[in-house]
Amino acid sequence: MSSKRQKHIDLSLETADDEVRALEEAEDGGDQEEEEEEKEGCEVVISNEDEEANKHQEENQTEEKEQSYEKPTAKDVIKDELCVLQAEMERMKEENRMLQEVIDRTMNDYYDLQMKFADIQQEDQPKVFLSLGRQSSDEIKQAKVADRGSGLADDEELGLSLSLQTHVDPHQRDDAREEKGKGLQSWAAGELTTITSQSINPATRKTRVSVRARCQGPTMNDGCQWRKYGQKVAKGNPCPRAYYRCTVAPGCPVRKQVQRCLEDMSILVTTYEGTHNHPLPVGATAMASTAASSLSSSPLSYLSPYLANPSLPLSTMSSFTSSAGYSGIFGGRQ
DNA sequence: CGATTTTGACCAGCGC
DNA sequence: GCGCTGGTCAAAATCG
Repeated sequence: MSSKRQKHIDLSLETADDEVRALEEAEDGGDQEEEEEEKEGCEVVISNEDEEANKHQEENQTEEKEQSYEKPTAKDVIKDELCVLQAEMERMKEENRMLQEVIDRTMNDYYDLQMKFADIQQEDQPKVFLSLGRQSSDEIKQAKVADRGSGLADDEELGLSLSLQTHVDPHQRDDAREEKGKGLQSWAAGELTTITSQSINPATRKTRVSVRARCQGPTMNDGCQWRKYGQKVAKGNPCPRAYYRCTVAPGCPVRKQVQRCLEDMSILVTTYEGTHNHPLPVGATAMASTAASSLSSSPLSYLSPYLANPSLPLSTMSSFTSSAGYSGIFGGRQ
Protein backbone atom coordinates (compact mmCIF):
# COMPACT_ATOMS: atom_id res chain seq x y z
CA MET A 1 0.00 0.00 0.00
CA SER A 2 2.85 2.33 0.75
CA SER A 3 4.30 1.84 -2.71
CA LYS A 4 1.24 3.09 -4.42
CA ARG A 5 -0.19 6.54 -4.46
CA GLN A 6 -3.74 6.33 -3.41
CA LYS A 7 -6.66 8.61 -3.45
CA HIS A 8 -9.06 8.30 -0.58
CA ILE A 9 -12.67 9.26 -0.78
CA ASP A 10 -14.40 9.23 2.54
CA LEU A 11 -18.09 8.74 1.99
CA SER A 12 -18.76 8.68 5.71
CA LEU A 13 -21.82 6.50 5.61
CA GLU A 14 -22.15 5.02 9.02
CA THR A 15 -24.81 2.51 8.19
CA ALA A 16 -22.82 1.08 5.34
CA ASP A 17 -19.78 1.02 7.55
CA ASP A 18 -21.61 -0.99 10.14
CA GLU A 19 -22.70 -3.51 7.59
CA VAL A 20 -19.17 -3.91 6.33
CA ARG A 21 -17.88 -4.31 9.84
CA ALA A 22 -20.41 -7.01 10.51
CA LEU A 23 -19.41 -8.75 7.31
CA GLU A 24 -15.72 -8.68 8.16
CA GLU A 25 -16.25 -9.90 11.63
CA ALA A 26 -18.14 -12.84 10.24
CA GLU A 27 -15.40 -13.60 7.73
CA ASP A 28 -12.12 -12.95 9.57
CA GLY A 29 -12.99 -12.88 13.18
CA GLY A 30 -11.62 -9.36 13.55
CA ASP A 31 -8.21 -8.59 12.16
CA GLN A 32 -6.27 -5.89 13.99
CA GLU A 33 -5.05 -4.14 10.86
CA GLU A 34 -8.44 -4.10 9.22
CA GLU A 35 -10.05 -2.67 12.30
CA GLU A 36 -7.74 0.31 12.11
CA GLU A 37 -8.71 0.80 8.54
CA GLU A 38 -12.36 0.64 9.34
CA LYS A 39 -12.00 3.43 11.83
CA GLU A 40 -11.17 5.72 8.98
CA GLY A 41 -14.60 5.20 7.52
CA CYS A 42 -15.60 3.97 4.13
CA GLU A 43 -12.71 4.33 1.75
CA VAL A 44 -12.50 4.11 -1.98
CA VAL A 45 -9.07 3.21 -3.31
CA ILE A 46 -8.19 4.41 -6.76
CA SER A 47 -4.70 3.71 -8.05
CA ASN A 48 -2.97 6.21 -10.24
CA GLU A 49 -2.15 4.32 -13.43
CA ASP A 50 0.52 6.70 -14.71
CA GLU A 51 2.60 6.51 -11.64
CA GLU A 52 1.94 2.84 -11.49
CA ALA A 53 3.80 2.41 -14.78
CA ASN A 54 6.76 4.45 -13.60
CA LYS A 55 7.10 2.47 -10.45
CA HIS A 56 6.80 -0.86 -12.14
CA GLN A 57 10.27 -1.82 -10.92
CA GLU A 58 9.27 -1.55 -7.33
CA GLU A 59 6.53 -4.06 -7.81
CA ASN A 60 8.85 -7.02 -7.48
CA GLN A 61 10.15 -5.71 -4.22
CA THR A 62 6.75 -5.14 -2.84
CA GLU A 63 5.22 -8.31 -4.16
CA GLU A 64 4.59 -9.71 -0.76
CA LYS A 65 3.02 -6.48 0.35
CA GLU A 66 0.87 -6.50 -2.75
CA GLN A 67 -0.40 -9.95 -1.92
CA SER A 68 -1.29 -8.86 1.55
CA TYR A 69 -2.90 -5.75 0.04
CA GLU A 70 -5.29 -7.67 -2.19
CA LYS A 71 -7.36 -8.83 0.69
CA PRO A 72 -8.41 -5.41 2.01
CA THR A 73 -8.90 -4.18 -1.59
CA ALA A 74 -11.62 -6.73 -2.15
CA LYS A 75 -13.32 -5.57 0.99
CA ASP A 76 -12.90 -2.02 -0.10
CA VAL A 77 -14.75 -2.86 -3.25
CA ILE A 78 -17.58 -4.23 -1.19
CA LYS A 79 -17.50 -1.16 0.97
CA ASP A 80 -17.49 0.99 -2.08
CA GLU A 81 -20.49 -0.74 -3.53
CA LEU A 82 -22.37 -0.48 -0.29
CA CYS A 83 -21.55 3.14 0.06
CA VAL A 84 -22.68 3.88 -3.47
CA LEU A 85 -25.86 1.94 -3.00
CA GLN A 86 -26.53 3.64 0.27
CA ALA A 87 -25.99 7.05 -1.26
CA GLU A 88 -28.26 6.14 -4.13
CA MET A 89 -30.91 4.98 -1.74
CA GLU A 90 -30.77 8.20 0.20
CA ARG A 91 -31.03 10.18 -2.98
CA MET A 92 -34.07 8.19 -4.09
CA LYS A 93 -35.69 8.67 -0.71
CA GLU A 94 -35.21 12.41 -0.94
CA GLU A 95 -36.62 12.43 -4.45
CA ASN A 96 -39.65 10.44 -3.34
CA ARG A 97 -40.22 12.82 -0.51
CA MET A 98 -40.17 15.82 -2.83
CA LEU A 99 -42.52 14.18 -5.30
CA GLN A 100 -44.91 13.35 -2.49
CA GLU A 101 -44.92 16.98 -1.44
CA VAL A 102 -45.77 18.08 -4.97
CA ILE A 103 -48.64 15.62 -5.14
CA ASP A 104 -49.98 16.75 -1.79
CA ARG A 105 -49.83 20.36 -2.80
CA THR A 106 -51.63 19.68 -6.06
CA MET A 107 -54.36 17.73 -4.34
CA ASN A 108 -54.88 20.47 -1.77
CA ASP A 109 -55.18 23.06 -4.47
CA TYR A 110 -57.65 20.94 -6.36
CA TYR A 111 -59.88 20.43 -3.34
CA ASP A 112 -59.70 24.09 -2.54
CA LEU A 113 -60.82 24.99 -6.03
CA GLN A 114 -63.71 22.57 -5.83
CA MET A 115 -64.90 24.17 -2.63
CA LYS A 116 -64.73 27.64 -4.07
CA PHE A 117 -66.57 26.56 -7.19
CA ALA A 118 -69.37 25.18 -5.05
CA ASP A 119 -69.58 28.50 -3.24
CA ILE A 120 -69.93 30.42 -6.46
CA GLN A 121 -72.60 28.11 -7.76
CA GLN A 122 -74.65 28.87 -4.67
CA GLU A 123 -74.72 32.55 -5.45
CA ASP A 124 -77.83 32.30 -7.62
CA GLN A 125 -75.98 31.91 -10.88
CA PRO A 126 -74.17 35.19 -10.59
CA LYS A 127 -72.52 36.88 -13.43
CA VAL A 128 -68.86 36.18 -13.35
CA PHE A 129 -66.46 38.87 -14.21
CA LEU A 130 -63.02 37.62 -14.87
CA SER A 131 -59.98 39.58 -15.53
CA LEU A 132 -56.67 38.06 -16.29
CA GLY A 133 -54.08 40.61 -16.89
CA ARG A 134 -52.20 43.08 -14.84
CA GLN A 135 -55.05 45.48 -14.61
CA SER A 136 -56.34 47.93 -12.13
CA SER A 137 -60.05 48.21 -11.56
CA ASP A 138 -60.17 51.12 -13.94
CA GLU A 139 -58.52 49.11 -16.60
CA ILE A 140 -61.01 46.37 -16.04
CA LYS A 141 -63.72 48.93 -16.43
CA GLN A 142 -62.30 49.88 -19.77
CA ALA A 143 -61.93 46.32 -20.90
CA LYS A 144 -65.18 46.25 -22.79
CA VAL A 145 -64.48 49.51 -24.53
CA ALA A 146 -61.00 48.43 -25.43
CA ASP A 147 -62.29 45.12 -26.59
CA ARG A 148 -64.74 46.70 -28.95
CA GLY A 149 -62.45 49.40 -30.12
CA SER A 150 -58.96 49.42 -31.32
CA GLY A 151 -57.81 46.35 -29.57
CA LEU A 152 -57.28 45.94 -25.92
CA ALA A 153 -55.91 48.71 -23.82
CA ASP A 154 -52.22 48.71 -23.43
CA ASP A 155 -52.07 46.93 -20.12
CA GLU A 156 -48.96 46.54 -18.16
CA GLU A 157 -46.89 43.90 -19.69
CA LEU A 158 -44.71 41.15 -18.36
CA GLY A 159 -47.00 39.76 -15.80
CA LEU A 160 -50.23 38.00 -15.24
CA SER A 161 -52.79 39.13 -12.79
CA LEU A 162 -56.15 37.69 -12.19
CA SER A 163 -59.29 38.96 -10.59
CA LEU A 164 -62.64 37.45 -9.97
CA GLN A 165 -65.81 39.39 -9.37
CA THR A 166 -69.36 38.20 -9.25
CA HIS A 167 -72.51 40.18 -9.53
CA VAL A 168 -76.09 39.34 -10.36
CA ASP A 169 -77.76 42.54 -11.44
CA PRO A 170 -76.52 43.87 -14.76
CA HIS A 171 -77.16 47.39 -13.52
CA GLN A 172 -74.66 46.83 -10.80
CA ARG A 173 -71.98 45.99 -13.29
CA ASP A 174 -70.26 49.33 -13.04
CA ASP A 175 -70.27 49.29 -9.28
CA ALA A 176 -68.88 45.84 -9.20
CA ARG A 177 -66.16 46.79 -11.57
CA GLU A 178 -65.05 49.42 -9.14
CA GLU A 179 -63.96 46.71 -6.81
CA LYS A 180 -60.39 45.85 -7.08
CA GLY A 181 -59.96 42.21 -7.86
CA LYS A 182 -57.85 39.83 -5.97
CA GLY A 183 -54.69 39.45 -7.84
CA LEU A 184 -52.44 36.65 -8.79
CA GLN A 185 -49.33 37.49 -10.58
CA SER A 186 -46.84 35.24 -12.13
CA TRP A 187 -44.16 35.58 -14.65
CA ALA A 188 -44.87 34.67 -18.17
CA ALA A 189 -41.43 33.34 -18.82
CA GLY A 190 -40.33 36.62 -20.24
CA GLU A 191 -43.08 36.67 -22.80
CA LEU A 192 -46.07 38.90 -22.81
CA THR A 193 -49.33 37.25 -22.04
CA THR A 194 -52.38 39.04 -20.83
CA ILE A 195 -55.74 37.47 -20.53
CA THR A 196 -58.82 39.54 -20.01
CA SER A 197 -62.17 37.96 -19.59
CA GLN A 198 -65.56 39.42 -18.96
CA SER A 199 -69.16 38.51 -19.58
CA ILE A 200 -70.76 40.72 -22.17
CA ASN A 201 -74.32 39.57 -22.53
CA PRO A 202 -76.19 39.10 -19.26
CA ALA A 203 -79.11 37.50 -21.03
CA THR A 204 -77.13 34.73 -22.61
CA ARG A 205 -74.37 34.80 -19.98
CA LYS A 206 -71.87 34.59 -22.75
CA THR A 207 -68.40 35.04 -21.49
CA ARG A 208 -65.55 36.50 -23.38
CA VAL A 209 -61.88 35.97 -22.93
CA SER A 210 -59.26 38.11 -24.51
CA VAL A 211 -55.77 36.77 -24.88
CA ARG A 212 -52.85 38.91 -25.79
CA ALA A 213 -49.81 37.03 -26.90
CA ARG A 214 -46.82 37.60 -29.04
CA CYS A 215 -47.39 35.72 -32.24
CA GLN A 216 -45.78 36.08 -35.63
CA GLY A 217 -48.43 34.26 -37.59
CA PRO A 218 -51.83 35.64 -38.62
CA THR A 219 -53.44 33.76 -35.76
CA MET A 220 -52.50 31.64 -32.82
CA ASN A 221 -52.61 27.93 -33.28
CA ASP A 222 -54.67 27.16 -30.24
CA GLY A 223 -55.43 23.55 -31.00
CA CYS A 224 -58.97 24.13 -32.23
CA GLN A 225 -60.19 24.32 -35.78
CA TRP A 226 -61.48 27.67 -36.95
CA ARG A 227 -63.10 28.99 -40.07
CA LYS A 228 -62.87 32.62 -40.97
CA TYR A 229 -66.23 34.19 -41.72
CA GLY A 230 -65.50 37.86 -41.82
CA GLN A 231 -63.04 40.67 -41.55
CA LYS A 232 -63.47 44.29 -40.62
CA VAL A 233 -61.31 47.30 -40.07
CA ALA A 234 -62.26 48.60 -36.70
CA LYS A 235 -62.22 52.29 -35.94
CA GLY A 236 -58.99 53.45 -34.39
CA ASN A 237 -56.94 50.48 -35.50
CA PRO A 238 -55.79 50.13 -39.11
CA CYS A 239 -55.18 46.45 -38.51
CA PRO A 240 -58.19 44.47 -39.72
CA ARG A 241 -60.08 42.38 -37.22
CA ALA A 242 -60.74 38.84 -38.35
CA TYR A 243 -63.72 36.79 -37.24
CA TYR A 244 -63.47 33.03 -36.82
CA ARG A 245 -65.97 30.33 -36.00
CA CYS A 246 -65.15 27.00 -34.39
CA THR A 247 -65.54 24.15 -36.87
CA VAL A 248 -64.45 21.28 -34.68
CA ALA A 249 -68.08 20.28 -34.34
CA PRO A 250 -71.07 21.45 -36.38
CA GLY A 251 -73.08 23.99 -34.51
CA CYS A 252 -70.37 24.90 -32.07
CA PRO A 253 -71.20 28.47 -30.99
CA VAL A 254 -67.67 29.47 -30.08
CA ARG A 255 -66.25 32.36 -32.02
CA LYS A 256 -63.08 34.32 -31.82
CA GLN A 257 -61.81 37.65 -33.01
CA VAL A 258 -58.20 38.19 -33.90
CA GLN A 259 -56.58 41.56 -34.22
CA ARG A 260 -53.10 42.98 -34.03
CA CYS A 261 -52.41 45.36 -31.20
CA LEU A 262 -52.02 48.91 -32.44
CA GLU A 263 -49.19 49.74 -30.06
CA ASP A 264 -47.24 46.59 -30.72
CA MET A 265 -47.85 44.79 -33.98
CA SER A 266 -46.16 41.69 -32.68
CA ILE A 267 -48.94 41.24 -30.15
CA LEU A 268 -51.95 39.34 -31.29
CA VAL A 269 -55.18 40.01 -29.45
CA THR A 270 -57.51 37.04 -29.61
CA THR A 271 -60.96 37.25 -28.09
CA TYR A 272 -62.90 34.05 -27.55
CA GLU A 273 -66.64 33.99 -27.03
CA GLY A 274 -69.01 31.18 -26.30
CA THR A 275 -68.80 27.66 -24.98
CA HIS A 276 -67.72 24.62 -26.96
CA ASN A 277 -70.34 21.94 -27.37
CA HIS A 278 -67.80 19.22 -28.01
CA PRO A 279 -64.71 17.69 -26.45
CA LEU A 280 -61.59 19.51 -27.37
CA PRO A 281 -58.60 18.17 -29.21
CA VAL A 282 -55.86 16.55 -27.21
CA GLY A 283 -53.55 19.45 -27.70
CA ALA A 284 -56.04 21.94 -26.37
CA THR A 285 -56.78 19.74 -23.41
CA ALA A 286 -53.14 19.37 -22.56
CA MET A 287 -52.61 23.07 -22.60
CA ALA A 288 -55.68 23.65 -20.53
CA SER A 289 -54.39 21.31 -17.89
CA THR A 290 -51.06 22.99 -17.84
CA ALA A 291 -52.61 26.37 -17.57
CA ALA A 292 -55.01 25.31 -14.91
CA SER A 293 -52.29 23.81 -12.78
CA SER A 294 -50.19 26.89 -13.13
CA LEU A 295 -52.96 28.86 -11.52
CA SER A 296 -53.89 26.27 -8.98
CA SER A 297 -53.11 28.57 -6.12
CA SER A 298 -55.40 31.31 -7.32
CA PRO A 299 -58.95 31.94 -6.21
CA LEU A 300 -60.28 30.43 -9.41
CA SER A 301 -63.01 28.24 -8.18
CA TYR A 302 -64.41 27.99 -11.65
CA LEU A 303 -61.42 25.99 -12.61
CA SER A 304 -62.77 22.83 -11.09
CA PRO A 305 -65.01 21.80 -13.97
CA TYR A 306 -62.30 23.01 -16.21
CA LEU A 307 -59.89 20.56 -14.79
CA ALA A 308 -62.34 17.81 -15.46
CA ASN A 309 -62.93 18.83 -19.02
CA PRO A 310 -60.48 21.49 -19.98
CA SER A 311 -61.09 23.28 -23.17
CA LEU A 312 -58.18 25.54 -23.52
CA PRO A 313 -56.51 25.14 -26.82
CA LEU A 314 -52.96 24.03 -26.90
CA SER A 315 -51.00 26.09 -29.24
CA THR A 316 -47.81 27.11 -30.67
CA MET A 317 -48.28 30.34 -28.90
CA SER A 318 -45.00 30.46 -27.27
CA SER A 319 -45.96 33.07 -24.82
CA PHE A 320 -49.06 31.47 -23.51
CA THR A 321 -48.31 30.58 -19.98
CA SER A 322 -51.60 30.68 -18.29
CA SER A 323 -55.09 30.36 -19.55
CA ALA A 324 -57.51 30.07 -16.71
CA GLY A 325 -59.88 32.44 -18.42
CA TYR A 326 -60.78 29.80 -20.87
CA SER A 327 -62.41 27.84 -18.16
CA GLY A 328 -65.06 30.47 -17.80
CA ILE A 329 -65.63 30.53 -21.48
CA PHE A 330 -64.92 27.24 -23.01
CA GLY A 331 -66.31 25.01 -20.41
CA GLY A 332 -66.38 22.31 -23.01
CA ARG A 333 -69.23 19.86 -23.07
CA GLN A 334 -70.60 19.63 -19.57
C1' DC B 1 -64.58 19.17 -55.90
C1' DG B 2 -65.04 20.25 -51.19
C1' DA B 3 -63.21 23.31 -47.83
C1' DT B 4 -61.64 27.72 -46.81
C1' DT B 5 -60.91 32.63 -47.51
C1' DT B 6 -62.22 37.09 -49.26
C1' DT B 7 -65.17 40.88 -49.46
C1' DG B 8 -69.12 43.71 -50.10
C1' DA B 9 -73.76 43.98 -48.31
C1' DC B 10 -76.85 43.79 -44.65
C1' DC B 11 -78.47 44.16 -39.87
C1' DA B 12 -78.66 45.61 -35.03
C1' DG B 13 -77.28 48.51 -31.27
C1' DC B 14 -76.11 52.91 -29.67
C1' DG B 15 -75.50 57.91 -29.33
C1' DC B 16 -76.88 62.37 -30.83
C1' DG C 1 -84.75 59.43 -37.31
C1' DC C 2 -80.16 59.37 -38.82
C1' DG C 3 -75.50 58.15 -38.93
C1' DC C 4 -71.82 55.46 -37.10
C1' DT C 5 -69.85 51.18 -35.81
C1' DG C 6 -69.36 46.32 -34.88
C1' DG C 7 -70.79 41.86 -36.16
C1' DT C 8 -72.62 38.54 -39.47
C1' DC C 9 -74.08 36.71 -43.94
C1' DA C 10 -73.35 34.87 -48.32
C1' DA C 11 -71.68 34.75 -52.99
C1' DA C 12 -67.44 34.66 -55.43
C1' DA C 13 -62.71 33.47 -55.46
C1' DT C 14 -59.02 30.66 -54.07
C1' DC C 15 -56.69 26.61 -52.41
C1' DG C 16 -55.29 21.81 -51.77
